[in-house]
Amino acid sequence: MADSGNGEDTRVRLLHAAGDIFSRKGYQGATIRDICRKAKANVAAVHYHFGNKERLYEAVLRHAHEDALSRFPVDMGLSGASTPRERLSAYVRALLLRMLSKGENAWHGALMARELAEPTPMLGRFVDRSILPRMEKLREIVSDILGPGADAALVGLCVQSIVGQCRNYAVARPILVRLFPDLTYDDSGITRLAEHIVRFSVAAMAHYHDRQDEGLGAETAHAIPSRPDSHVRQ
Amino acid sequence: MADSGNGEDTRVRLLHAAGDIFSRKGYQGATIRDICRKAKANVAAVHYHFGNKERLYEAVLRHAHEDALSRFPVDMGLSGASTPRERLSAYVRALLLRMLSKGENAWHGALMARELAEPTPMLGRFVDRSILPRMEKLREIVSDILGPGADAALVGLCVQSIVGQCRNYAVARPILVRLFPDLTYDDSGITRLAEHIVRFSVAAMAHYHDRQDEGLGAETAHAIPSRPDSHVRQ
DNA sequence: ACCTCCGTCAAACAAATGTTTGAAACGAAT
DNA sequence: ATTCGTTTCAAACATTTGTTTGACGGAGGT
Repeated sequence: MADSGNGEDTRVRLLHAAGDIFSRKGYQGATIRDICRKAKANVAAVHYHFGNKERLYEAVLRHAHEDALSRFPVDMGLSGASTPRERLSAYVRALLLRMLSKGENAWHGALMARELAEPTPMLGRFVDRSILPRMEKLREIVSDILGPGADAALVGLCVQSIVGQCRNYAVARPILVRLFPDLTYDDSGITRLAEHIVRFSVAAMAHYHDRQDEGLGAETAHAIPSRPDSHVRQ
Repeated sequence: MADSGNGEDTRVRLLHAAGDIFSRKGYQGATIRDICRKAKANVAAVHYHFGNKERLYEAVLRHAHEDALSRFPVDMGLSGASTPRERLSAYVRALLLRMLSKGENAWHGALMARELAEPTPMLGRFVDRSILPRMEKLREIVSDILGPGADAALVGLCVQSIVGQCRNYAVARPILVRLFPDLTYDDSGITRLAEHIVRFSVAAMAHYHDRQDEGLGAETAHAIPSRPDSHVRQ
């Protein structure tokens, strides 16, 4: 392994540099030359280590995702037996941290937001492999909170209401930092956001739980199919 | 005015074609040649009518925004005297329609989502000129629902919870159509989503309203500054 | 010492892309 | 008919960009 002066492996240097550039410029906007300049590597290095630009992007996406997932696991080290509200709190907090944290590699959230704006063929795999099973966990929590009488359509809508509140702070960051200059995305700020989202959502669902059969079925019918129908294509 | 066979003006043909291409490929991904081929215009036409690619993009953004705003006005033709909940319902419905409608030019939502992922210098102007005053209206509605005792920080958080739920269906559309293949974005589907969001949010805020001074202040303090401080830079 | 594999590097290539140019077509006014 | 301003068109230009090439060099085995 020729080291070229720098102890770090060229491959991981490229991976980190590409994550930064891709997250800021997008796939089309990022140039291999920019990435290699930041990684202090030759332009041919990306071809040697990854094949081409697209496979480099795929590797970056996979790396960023696994990294964020390993740093913020789903249940945040929660003891097995806990109330649904505690589990919801842990879930929301982990989700926010994963999307917003400004750590070593802060580009996970930006990369995902970009995937949403302009889906690559990889998005499908990510949804099936990562997002869907994780969302199933949230569905169980919500189902527990709503009680046994809630139909699956209502559970799906509430899950989206919760995830949507979280996702908002990730995708609308440019708007929010402009609207609220003092809004902080550090650990304590994220904790405060998580607490509000949990309180807001639990209150809403408690209301549903109280008056469960006052004609809600007609409204939510067919809004969302009863099951995600986890079908996998591609 | 040379017509080149097509009765439509070349300028508006370019505007529409560019809106479609930009919304699907992004600013960098869209090529002038693609746009002009779709508009049945010469490549030099964009330089003649708009100057360059960036100014074309700016014109498209402005056109799409004004168009969506004129089709779905803020208060949806609501009579002046109505309950806060009715006003919230109208607001949410108009917001969803603006972001999701698949009409003649359906690219408004996609363009905005892209602006969020990769803000151009134009985003700032849009936030100050359009988003901010509109959100102030929602702030008033929420303030009415929460009652006079709610502090501004709590109002800001609830506003974001509502807008976030709506925005979720716009920015996460690629995920949602995969999770829920039957989720429709037509008028009736949007109405159902709006009804759920309103019911969910009103229930949550009613809960806040009931127990207004049970130590909530400590939680929401400093989470969001008390006022948007609508300062305008640039 | 020789060979081989692996990683790196500068240079070059081919394609794509934003932009420009100069001429031509067309309608309206003189 | 001529002129003038406006609009369109094909062609070309200068850069950029993803990709490839062939050589160089070190590490380790025989």
